[in-house]
Amino acid sequence: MGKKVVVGMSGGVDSSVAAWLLKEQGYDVIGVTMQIWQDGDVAEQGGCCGLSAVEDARRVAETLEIPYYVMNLKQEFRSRVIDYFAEEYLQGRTPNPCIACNRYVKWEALLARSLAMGADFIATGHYARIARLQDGRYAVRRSVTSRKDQTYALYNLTQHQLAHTLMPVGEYEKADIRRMAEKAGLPVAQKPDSQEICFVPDDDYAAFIDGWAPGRVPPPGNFVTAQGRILGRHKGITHYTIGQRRGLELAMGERVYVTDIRADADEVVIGRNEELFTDEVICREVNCMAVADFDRPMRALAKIRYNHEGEYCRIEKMGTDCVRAVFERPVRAAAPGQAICFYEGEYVLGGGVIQRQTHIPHKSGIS
RNA sequence: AGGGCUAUCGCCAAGCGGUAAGGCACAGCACUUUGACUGCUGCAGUCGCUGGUUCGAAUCCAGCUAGCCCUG
Repeated sequence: MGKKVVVGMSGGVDSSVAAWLLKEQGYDVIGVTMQIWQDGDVAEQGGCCGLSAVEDARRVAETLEIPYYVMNLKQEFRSRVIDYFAEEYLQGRTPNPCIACNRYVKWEALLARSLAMGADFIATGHYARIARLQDGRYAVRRSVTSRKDQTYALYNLTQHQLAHTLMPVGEYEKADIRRMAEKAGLPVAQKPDSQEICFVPDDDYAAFIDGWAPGRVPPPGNFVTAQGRILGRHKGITHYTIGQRRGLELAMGERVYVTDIRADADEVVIGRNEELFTDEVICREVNCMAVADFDRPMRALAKIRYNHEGEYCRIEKMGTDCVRAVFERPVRAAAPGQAICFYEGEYVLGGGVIQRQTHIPHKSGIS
């Protein structure tokens, strides 16, 4: 028997093919679906962590003739993902729950349990590759399908986690994955790609938080200009994020955006698009991946959101787990709470959580 | 209760006799395994009201109503 690997199966095509590929490669494969959220109320096709997932995943496991289990990780998911998500919004920040889910649920809880049951690795259907570098360190490497690359959401994994991870899907093009699913006779070959946050299926974050933290939701407040002029009332800071335009209901005659959120005053600052650019971002909770440390300044490509083409910057260490990124060209709407991921070529150097951005002084703000 | 000005989509605003621009807001869709951004589509059968002139009026005339300004 080969090495034992637990494959996190969401019921989608990617993780299903991941299981198939590993079995083909001779691994002793065990399929597992993480139960992370109340089922039922949430319709099918919930994000990467699907819920109605169980049914599809089980059928795939049967087709592949591999053992299949459902692991209850609701507790972990609730505390490390949902609570975190809600707390961040309550403070006027903009979290990325998928990254927290990866680090703490998939690669902490799931990995621990898998190792406990004798597995050597855990695997997922992410579009990314795991690489062992010259110096022995592990790093996530961009997927062959650059279009679907998911390395950004994986920057926070530890060396230990990476050492026990397999991501077979990252070696292929999306079209190949579908083709293999067909060839293998997997029942989910035609299943559409998922999206959105799995626990907020209707995409209404503010409403979700209202229900999750009743009584603690920030009250309505004022929309103000950077100079302090009141423009109108807003629904409460949890309804906004930096860079947002839609839903402000402010007919200013020109497009205006949220440029800052002052949680302490319940104020949402409004300004022009040009005011959203910054060339310096400070981030904390830095995780080092391809490099052991950021103690010496280095140039890297940085992504400040999942769908960001990336911009070059100079990384300077500011303290423990804290670095500053000085961009060669200003980046737009770097929101506190969002992740910044650094790359050197195809490898992830590391990343962190955006703490604050230093706005570039701009005299053309709305008055 | 003297004089002047203004009344066009939720907001701003073109139009100046020939059969209602545009911007913002809003809605839907697309894009997207985070938030955003972005793109596309839609959005006044009618121009404060009532009459009149004209082949034809939001555009000209009269009256009315409302708001603003100035003078008492």
